[in-house]
Amino acid sequence: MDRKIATIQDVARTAGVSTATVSRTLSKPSVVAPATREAVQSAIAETGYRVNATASNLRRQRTGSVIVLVPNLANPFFSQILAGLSSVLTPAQYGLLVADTQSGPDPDERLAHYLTSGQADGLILLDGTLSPEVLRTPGRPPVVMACEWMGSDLPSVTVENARGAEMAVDHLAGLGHRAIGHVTGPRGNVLTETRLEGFTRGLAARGLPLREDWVLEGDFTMDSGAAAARAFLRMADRPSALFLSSDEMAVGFMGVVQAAGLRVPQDVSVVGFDNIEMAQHLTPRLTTIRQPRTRIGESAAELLLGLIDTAALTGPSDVIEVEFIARGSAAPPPSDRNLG
Amino acid sequence: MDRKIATIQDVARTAGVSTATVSRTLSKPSVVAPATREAVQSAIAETGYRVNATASNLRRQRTGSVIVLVPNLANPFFSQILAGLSSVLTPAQYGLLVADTQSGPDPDERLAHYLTSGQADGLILLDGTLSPEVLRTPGRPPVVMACEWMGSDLPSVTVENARGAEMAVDHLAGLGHRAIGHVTGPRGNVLTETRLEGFTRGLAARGLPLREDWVLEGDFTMDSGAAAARAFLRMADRPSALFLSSDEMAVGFMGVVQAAGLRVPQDVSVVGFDNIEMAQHLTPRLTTIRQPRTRIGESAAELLLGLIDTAALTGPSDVIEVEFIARGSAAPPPSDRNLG
DNA sequence: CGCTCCCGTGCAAACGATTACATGCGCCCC
DNA sequence: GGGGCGCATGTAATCGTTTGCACGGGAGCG
Repeated sequence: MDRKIATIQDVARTAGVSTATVSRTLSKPSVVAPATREAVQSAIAETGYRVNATASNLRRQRTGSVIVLVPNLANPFFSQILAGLSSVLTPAQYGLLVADTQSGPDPDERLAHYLTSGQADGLILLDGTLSPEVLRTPGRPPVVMACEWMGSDLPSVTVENARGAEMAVDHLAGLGHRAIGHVTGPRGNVLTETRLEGFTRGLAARGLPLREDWVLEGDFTMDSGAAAARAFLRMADRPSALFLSSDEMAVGFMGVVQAAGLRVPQDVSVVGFDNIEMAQHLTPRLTTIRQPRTRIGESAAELLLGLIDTAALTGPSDVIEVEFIARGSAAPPPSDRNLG
Repeated sequence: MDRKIATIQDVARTAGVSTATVSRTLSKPSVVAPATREAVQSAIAETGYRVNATASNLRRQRTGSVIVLVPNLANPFFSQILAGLSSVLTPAQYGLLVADTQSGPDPDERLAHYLTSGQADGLILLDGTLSPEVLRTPGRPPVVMACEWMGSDLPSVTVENARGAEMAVDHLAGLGHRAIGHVTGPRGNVLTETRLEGFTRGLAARGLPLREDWVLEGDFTMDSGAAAARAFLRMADRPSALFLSSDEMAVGFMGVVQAAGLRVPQDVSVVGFDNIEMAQHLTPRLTTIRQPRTRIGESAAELLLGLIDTAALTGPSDVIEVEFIARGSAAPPPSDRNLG
């Protein structure tokens, strides 16, 4: 029968009321008389009416969706954040539009595009490499950073990165290690810098030396962890423990040193960062710092909804706590073991 | 100055033409005279005009976005598929709206909701557990399955799951294994069944026995792989090699058997499925079947765009090839080694 | 009994773009 | 020179909702 989908007009006609009344029954039921309300409800059921979101959005000058800019969608790091975003935005009736900043040529231009396109009521940035200047766009929608970003006072969700790194050093030092190395993320990345800062602060607090040649640069990937391991194996004077700025790098690192015949943690202790699911399934199980990624997404979504509701561009930020998880990949250093 | 964003009216006024001409310069430049075209272009530049996608969509009776229904966003398995989807949809000017079917109470109802809500020009399903009946909705948008789905003739993108499993068995048999076990995914899942089918076919082709007690049920997770390993360790008569239906399970399996003192591949050979990034960083490196997840996403997006363009609900499907990747986790069985 | 007030509803104008149809002008050809 | 044709542009209806404003009627109060 009804080939076309019903419009609010059809419902109004069926219920014998005006379109205004139908619209009000849907948005502010309290202002319409109970009898009318029921008539409208059954007309809606009869016609199978669904409100046309596009028309509604046009009239209400909104879009009903939020864009999340992800540096690299293929990186599983982000999937849990997406899950957190979705769990908050969906109940709030917002669509989650994901865009990969790497897929085009110029990431900054992509950001500028989304800021001006008016395709979303708000933006969430997961990419810490974008230029802050782009945000000077007049009339832009609210934006929340869901990772740290140098020199920006945007509302953001950050993790206690420095403290996490400090906890890692503290744990290793507590086990008796005095020669502790570090594998960083890519230089310039804020995660890298804050974790490095926490690392050095942790060493200082324990009165341990910071040896430049024991600080290796990685890029958070397993491959770079493997490369760091090869550099480690070439060292004449090796640290007895390493704190790596990501679990992925720790996986890559352990893979190479184990293949070279070293045992973890007997020959070298390893601490990662992130507590990826795999951490507890490695051999040995990986000692690491947990950062609750789902919570990061949830919190970012909540902050953004707050901004949208109040039509504000600035608002509170959130700092997410980290948790140290001791497992089997860190143990007292060989020298202590000989003594014990 | 201009607090409000410019509309097509403003551009028309600035350029001294009608809104129709402005619209045409944007959509069909060839029909407007070069001089007018330039005038409009500079008026656009001057006013900073951006077309309002909502209004355009309303008029054109489309939405400009595609919804992808993901069973569990937190599962990194899907992030690469999303990346593939994004890489095709973004250049085609479609937004990618992601929705988590698990986040609500009733997944089927979520699907029904999106089918009727008219919020997207098309749907991509990554969730093979939804009920086919829901798709009988009249007037629904085109849908593409990006994983197998029992008893559905929907356009879909599938992977040569059975062949992949057969290749695994073939490889192990070629190494000399005659006692080969299997850890499946959850029963009823199509991936599970097709890989199991390939497994049994592979055994049959080599004239090897299928031992029911060597087929363990998992659910694709590392935890279930670990559980399978504990069951394996309890066996009086163990297979010399195992094919696991996911790399995650293989990781969990290897973790437990290694912790129990068994060596991979000397004591037991392991083959996974998927070639997750970590596979090559494990110790030993994991022999597995590669399924190109980015390609799955790209192909699904292309199929869907085809359906949208032709306003069709049915169309071609795509089968993605798998590739066997031999690494270190599978080797000749102990008996052969003794002989060799 | 008459005046207010308020509650529930309808009317109609937006929102910003697209596009079928109308219009006007210049040119070609007979 | 007039009729016709076609090109470039304008006019205005339309997509489906929301919402400010107006209106009618019933109740309450003096």
